[in-house]
Amino acid sequence: MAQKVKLSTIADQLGVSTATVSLALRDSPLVAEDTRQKIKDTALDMGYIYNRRAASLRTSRSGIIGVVVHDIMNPFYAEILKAIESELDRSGQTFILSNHYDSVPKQRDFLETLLQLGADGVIMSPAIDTPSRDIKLAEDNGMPAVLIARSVTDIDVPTYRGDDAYGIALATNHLIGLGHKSIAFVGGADNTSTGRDRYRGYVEALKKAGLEVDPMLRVSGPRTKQEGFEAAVNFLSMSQKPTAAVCWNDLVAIGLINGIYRAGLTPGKDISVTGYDDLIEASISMPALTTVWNGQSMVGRRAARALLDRLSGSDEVNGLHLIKPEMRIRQSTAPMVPRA
Amino acid sequence: MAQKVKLSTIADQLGVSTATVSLALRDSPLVAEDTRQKIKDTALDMGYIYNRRAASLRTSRSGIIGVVVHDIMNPFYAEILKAIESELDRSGQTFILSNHYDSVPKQRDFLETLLQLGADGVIMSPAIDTPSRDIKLAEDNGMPAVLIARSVTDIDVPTYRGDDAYGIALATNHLIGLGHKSIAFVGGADNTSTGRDRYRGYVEALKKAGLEVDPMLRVSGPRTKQEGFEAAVNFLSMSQKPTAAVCWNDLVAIGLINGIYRAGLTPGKDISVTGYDDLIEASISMPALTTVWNGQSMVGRRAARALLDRLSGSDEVNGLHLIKPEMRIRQSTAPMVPRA
DNA sequence: CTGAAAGCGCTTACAG
DNA sequence: CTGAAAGCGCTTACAG
Repeated sequence: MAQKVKLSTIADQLGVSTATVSLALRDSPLVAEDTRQKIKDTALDMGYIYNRRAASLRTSRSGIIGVVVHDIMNPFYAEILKAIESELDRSGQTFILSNHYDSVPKQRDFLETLLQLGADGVIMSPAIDTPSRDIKLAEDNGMPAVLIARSVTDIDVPTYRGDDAYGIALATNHLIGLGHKSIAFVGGADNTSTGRDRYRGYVEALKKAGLEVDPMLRVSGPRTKQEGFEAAVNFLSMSQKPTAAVCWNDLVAIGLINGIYRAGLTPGKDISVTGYDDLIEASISMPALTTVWNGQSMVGRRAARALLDRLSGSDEVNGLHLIKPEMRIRQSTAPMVPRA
Repeated sequence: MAQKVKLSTIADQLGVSTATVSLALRDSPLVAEDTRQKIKDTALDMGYIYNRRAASLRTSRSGIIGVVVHDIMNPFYAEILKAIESELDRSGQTFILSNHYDSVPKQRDFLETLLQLGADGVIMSPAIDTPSRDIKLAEDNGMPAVLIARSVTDIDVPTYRGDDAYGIALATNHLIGLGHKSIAFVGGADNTSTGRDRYRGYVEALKKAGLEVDPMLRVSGPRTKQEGFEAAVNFLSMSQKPTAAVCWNDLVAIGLINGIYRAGLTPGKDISVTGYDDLIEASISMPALTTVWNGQSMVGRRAARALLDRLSGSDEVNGLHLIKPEMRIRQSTAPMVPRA
């Protein structure tokens, strides 16, 4: 590899100062149009590579934004990430991604790394049981945070997520409207706000309709397609013989549907199943999934925008911003038929 | 936010030099055990945050590794990434992720960003038509590259991917063995090595079995579940009435299967379908997908290891490393039945 | 075992 | 419009 080209290499070559080169490369009007062009051409010719570590050491702005979610392999987060990416790209920020897999220590390590790199800010879907102190650590060291998908209590940072209780009520009411009386709730758990809020929304919708709430109809735990698939056995062997299932999310619903098929029943006919999120694949799964749109791309876009706003000094975005979910009726739900 | 704590803050506090503090924090045996402990305690107390930009400016090692793939939302890449992540985590490297969506300019931008950040190396699944010059740019500036999933000609860097021609022949032979004579090939295109190699492997397997190769049986293009789903119409209306489809990957296969269901036929009975990759969801899709294991996690793990090896000076890993695929027979294939 | 000093490659007042 | 010089926060020879 050739001798490294730096500002001073270019300056020497042209007989100007490094200050002039620095200014010229950033298109400062302080440098004569003519000089500027010559400097840029030379930089290109010499294969100059801007050293952001050096610049950022001086300016204490890194152009880096951290993003941490539970798991990027999960399409729900992937859809949010895609929206964040396109928003940040536009503003020329580099983003660094990490999974925390709901490990608070892993998440803290990542926040620490971001601080060490001088990241300008962080967008996070906080790990289960994230202490507000961890977010404070970031904020106190000049790295503003924006939360997505989950809330953390005791701290006032901008938070973007769907209105879970409202959304799950939409799904539950849809099933009630189809005549179902024994409706199970499959997936999620009480250790996340989404787990709690969605179960609560389901319970309240049943109550409001005058239906009995049976805690035994809850299958707590499943979050993935795999786990939804495995939950089918559990669901199908319930003594209450539920004719429908409100699932905690689309992945669980799709898994559950496949498990029901495997058992010889036909989802969308014998058994009705609703999802939650409206992932891209919900509309092409078999049968097409009745679900609740949860605004992933809107969450991502608005969270990114909010962070950029905070970086430019505005703080009016603080607080909880709920996205209003919408019902998407497709083929996986049908009027109730009693189970044998 | 309080006054920023730096090495000199700690040094002043304890009445030692910054050199001593620097050494102590990195556990150098040059510093007395006693002093070392005192310094570490003080650093923790004062909430010291290590400034990696400053350190890296001095050492020209950043601890950053770039990873660029087509699309992290694609489970195929997600599975590779997960393996890379766990391998890099172990060695304390931070990794920066980016999608190139097969845009060469976007990929080049990212490489440039990595160079600016002083990344130690990059793992990439090159965008379609990546010129070897772009990889040379990285290498020439001291940022070694390792390729995954796809090859680039005219450059000798370590490359890890599956043996596509061999793998697709496994799938094709499996169908031939089940008595199928009219076998379509769905998905992929000639602009990637995987597209070319897999189609070639299919053609050769047919020839070897003495079956006619009909170019009209190829549906070129689809890469995603959505596109596989849409390709079903095309596939089902072929005048040759194929009884089986070799799909370019699992996503296309799963999409195609859903599309075939939608049309009222039963995949795994009326029509046989094979996938490629053996994604996690292949085994829980409906029907369980017969496919070819493509070693995603092995590719990721070995690529990460190879890069770490290159960083520590060893160069014996150069060249193409093919992972040997394996057949996974499940429910989506069955003995041939003629189509009406 | 510890300290004083130079230097990594930028940017930013400050002068002219 | 351009230059000389200081400084961002580390690490690394070099001295002692």
